Amino acid sequence: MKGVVFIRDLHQHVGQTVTLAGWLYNSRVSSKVAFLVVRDGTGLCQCVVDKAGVSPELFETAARLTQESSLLVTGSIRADERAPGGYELQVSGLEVVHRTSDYPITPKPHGIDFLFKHRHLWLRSRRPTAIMRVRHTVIDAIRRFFNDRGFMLVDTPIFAPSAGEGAQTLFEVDYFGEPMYLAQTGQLYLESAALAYGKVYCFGPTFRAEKSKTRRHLTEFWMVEPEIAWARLEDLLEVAEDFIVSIVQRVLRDNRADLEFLGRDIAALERIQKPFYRLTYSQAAEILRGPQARELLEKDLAEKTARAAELKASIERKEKERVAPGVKKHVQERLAAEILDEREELADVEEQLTNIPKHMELAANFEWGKDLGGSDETIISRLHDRPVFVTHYPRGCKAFYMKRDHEDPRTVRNFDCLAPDGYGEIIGGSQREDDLDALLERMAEENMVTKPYEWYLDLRRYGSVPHGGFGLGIERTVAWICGLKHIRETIAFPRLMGRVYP
RNA sequence: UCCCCGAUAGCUCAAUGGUAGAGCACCCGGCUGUUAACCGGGUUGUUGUAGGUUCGAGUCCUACUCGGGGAGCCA
Repeated sequence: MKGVVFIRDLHQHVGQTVTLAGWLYNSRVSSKVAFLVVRDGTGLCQCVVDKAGVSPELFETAARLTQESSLLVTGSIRADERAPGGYELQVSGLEVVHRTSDYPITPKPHGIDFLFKHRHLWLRSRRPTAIMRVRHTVIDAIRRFFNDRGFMLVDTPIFAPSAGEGAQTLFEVDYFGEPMYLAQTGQLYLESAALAYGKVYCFGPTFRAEKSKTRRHLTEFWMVEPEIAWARLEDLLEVAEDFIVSIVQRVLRDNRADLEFLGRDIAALERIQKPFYRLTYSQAAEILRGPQARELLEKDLAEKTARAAELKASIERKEKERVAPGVKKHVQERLAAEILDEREELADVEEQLTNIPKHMELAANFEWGKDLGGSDETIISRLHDRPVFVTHYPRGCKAFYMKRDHEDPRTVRNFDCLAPDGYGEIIGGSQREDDLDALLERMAEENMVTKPYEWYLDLRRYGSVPHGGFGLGIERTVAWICGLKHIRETIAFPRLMGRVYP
């Protein structure tokens, strides 16, 4: 809109009279002055209406404005330490574009179910805004990384006639009477593109019909997958390392305020530098069975036990304080809010307390040949302060297209990248099997029908070269960088088991 | 598919098997350069659904629905 200034740019307009186009985020009104906190999508600005300085009609309008009413507000900008954001607008004009009534999301606490049922409105709030901004930066950093390094974008199909791997986890759709599946990876197609153009990537939505109800899973998520001709496992690790570092650096540069708002430990992100740790699967298995993992979990158990006791005592104390005679209402309210928070944390801690012994047992009895479980990944990642590559998994627990390792034929030349702080796997990738006979042998072991894959096998018949690639999950990456407990907050409209609205 | 937890006012939550409550939101009034402002007053209910136990069920039992967390699987 012409003549309208964004709140993000207010620092360039100190001393000037400007117009903001936005919505009322919150207000505080008294007899002589009204504070209107206005949001415009780029930030929040406190707009001050002095009764003495404006017409009685304007003051009355301002005083009766409701949450999320849309408005045009005009006034002069000045720096003021008391204003959130550092700048405020002294109102001289106010036009209400639409008066809202009964906006459902109040500045008070809401439950997660309520918030996701109102996700279309919740997006306006500060926390989702901060997260969506980080997501935007992450995606832009990803595209720049590949584009600046000579990768070509190749979009792969979303309708796929056959399963890449594990048919039971795909969404089946009716394609003119034939069964089709929503793609869970673009990789096989991308290998074809890599042998055509060298360095390629695809970036799009991915669908998994896994019936997972956890904080790490969505049924629809976004994945970026580079695929590189002539690349061996070692090359892929270097690309992945540079890739992650560049994403984190960009977010640190562009979204520091968002990270601070989200309460992220920024120093921990600043430690994300090359080189990442490199472990083979066998080394990871040794760590899981060894004293390091046991000590970590024992320490954890002791800390969580102490924390649980501390929380219980604190909740009890606050309950007593809350109902004591003569306590002010707002103090009661604050105590009630704190009690809720502490109860939530206590429930979390207690769940962890029941899980830790199970995780200890799983880790201690870890057998070579099994895939790493979620808790195993968490242990490995928590024992390191930078991302960890785990390479050379047993052949049996990995997909058919992964290249067999010649030095240890029990393993394949794959890697997972585990984010720190227990966030788990954010990248999975591998060098691909480029030898036709080895690939056919592996497919036979899996009892796979080769006919739907003839085109894929052609890539090994006509100018086969070593090649490989990996997939990075956008939502898991954003959750890690933002320090979120749950992946569902990292996408505007999450699709989970049992949640498709809005 | 399996295991654990939950569902009470528009929202967030209380209520030893015995008359369903508080705060917020909303309305009215007061007050203050306010910071999730504060103070006083007012309005708010088929306790998720269907059965059962009981003199009596928000509370106990069974089934179902929906949601949360986890296992498996994965990014």
